[in-house]
Parts: sequence; structure tokens; C-alpha cells
Amino acid sequence: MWFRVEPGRGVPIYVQLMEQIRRAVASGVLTPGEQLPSVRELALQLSINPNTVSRAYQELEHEGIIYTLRGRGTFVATPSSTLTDRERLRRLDEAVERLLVEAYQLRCTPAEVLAAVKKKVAGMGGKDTQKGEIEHDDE
Amino acid sequence: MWFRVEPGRGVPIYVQLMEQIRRAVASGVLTPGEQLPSVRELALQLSINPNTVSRAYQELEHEGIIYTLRGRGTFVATPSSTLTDRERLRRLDEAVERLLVEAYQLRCTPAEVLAAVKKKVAGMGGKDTQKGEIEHDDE
DNA sequence: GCTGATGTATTAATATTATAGTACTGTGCC
DNA sequence: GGCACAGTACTATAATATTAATACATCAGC
Repeated sequence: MWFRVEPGRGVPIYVQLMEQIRRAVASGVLTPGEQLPSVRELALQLSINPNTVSRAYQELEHEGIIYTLRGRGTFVATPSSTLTDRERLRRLDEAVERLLVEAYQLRCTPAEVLAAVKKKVAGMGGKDTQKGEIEHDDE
Repeated sequence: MWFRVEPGRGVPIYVQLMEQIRRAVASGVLTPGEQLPSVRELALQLSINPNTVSRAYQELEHEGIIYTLRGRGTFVATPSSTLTDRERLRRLDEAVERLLVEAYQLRCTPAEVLAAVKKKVAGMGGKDTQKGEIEHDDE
């Protein structure tokens, strides 16, 4: 598949995997309902242990990004938040703060930051929200 | 001082400290040239080992956020980037991408993201760049 | 040069984490 | 029921990172 991990680079393998899957989902490369490769298959392909893949899958499931049906496989979840709007915006705010701290250290001007955000936001599908609303058959 | 850390919460103490200092600097609570508490003082106050504080200081120094004069103390650095403009913007882009992946997972709309960024950007001093240009006496 | 402030190096104990091996359980299909 | 595919639990080990104890080095002021 389209994943790539490098061991012994500080970042744990399962975290690298998680990030790539998260990005693939966020960018629409992986769509809700789509099946991910089996833990064994992916493990073989990346020359890592199936448990390491499993770990990545489990943590992502815990985050609600994907879901798993035992014996059948692992699938991309339909995005849905269990958070209140208030909490959702609070977390967004925290994330933005982290961005701005980082931008400060890069000595980026507010204009640059805004421009960068606008560009990427536009690039990621101009819709008002994300993908469709296909329900998946949870247990 | 104004720091607070909680051990045994997943995030290493020295990382917690780093984050708080980074934010304090970015938000202007700590200004360039200002002296930070000594490693011992801060360690005592937080009931942690001086070396833990030292570690945070060293990593931040490595990042160019603060600087240290042996035997004298640790101070907030004047922001300055050794990066090329291209590199600077590339990193900004990466940071923005991380924000958007996070926002996606929170199911925030592009409009919400933009609004949040605009609000915080405005809040952090409307200047075109950061603080002044006071030089500090590096070795 | 002594003193008291500072940061630092070295080393060791500890805790945590990452990874792997192996055996187990559930599902779909024949 | 048996098989082949899926994920999972359990255990062990290795690697790494975190924190601490302690002793050392530098600087300013006297």
C-alpha cells in the first residue's frame, strides 16, 4: 500500500503509521467505509510485527478514526464527534494556539500564517464540512 | 513563578516545562532579555530535580528560544531564525497541515478554522512581526 | 583567591515504551 | 465442522527515555 515507516528514527513505528493514516483519512485518500489492509498484510509489507500495526489500528479506533470488526477487518469510520460544540471549539482553539506558538518561533508574520491556512483550507475541498455521511455498520 | 507541572501524566516533566516556556515567550509574558529562574530555584519550587529543569532549558536553547550564560543564568533570546525563507514557509505549511488534520477530526468546518485562526492572530499583537529587536550579548 | 550564585557533566536507577513471538478467538464460506 | 481469513491477548525482551544523585566548572563580587 502507500505507507512507509522508518524504525529507529525517534518516532515509534506505530505512531508513524497512525499519522499517515490520519492524514490519509483527513485528506480524503481513504474514504469512510473503505477497508484498510489487514494487520498481517501491512506488517509483512512494512517488515514489522503484526502487533505493531494492530497497535496503531487500536489507538486510531480509540480516537474514532477507524473501526474494526473482529474477524472481518478494519475500516475507515464515518467522521462523527461525540463532543459538544463548546468542547469541539475549545480543542480547535488549543490546536490553533499550538500553531501560532510554532509560527512565532519560525518568525512568521500573522499575514503569512493566515495565507498559509487559507491556502490549505481551500485545497482540502472547499465544502463546508467534510465527506459524505455514509453510515457504517457498527457492532 | 508561573509554572506548573504534573508528573506521571504521560508527558515528561521537562516537555511540560518547555511547552509552558514556549507559550510564555510566544505570548509575550516573557520578553527577550528577561531572566528565567535558576535551575535550582525552579526545581525547588516545582519539587523536581534541577537536572530536569536544566534539560528543558538546554533543549529550548538548542531551539534558539532562550540562551544561557554559564555561571550567570538563563535568559529569553531575541527571536531570530537561521532558516531560509523557503524552509521557514515549508515548516509553517507542515504546522498548518497538522492543524487541519486535527480540525478535520474535530469535524470543524473550514470557516470555523479560519475564524479561530483570525481571532487568535488578532489577539497576539496586531504587529506585522513580533517584539523588538533588542540584541542580547551571546558569547 | 574566597564565596555564593549560576549552569553542567557523569553516572545510575527507574520507568516507560516499543517490538516481537506465539497462541487464541471470531467470521464467513464451503 | 473445517478451513482460511480477520483481529486480539498474553508474555517476554529489548531498547529508550526520564529522572535523580552527586560532584564539577564558571562567573561576579568582594
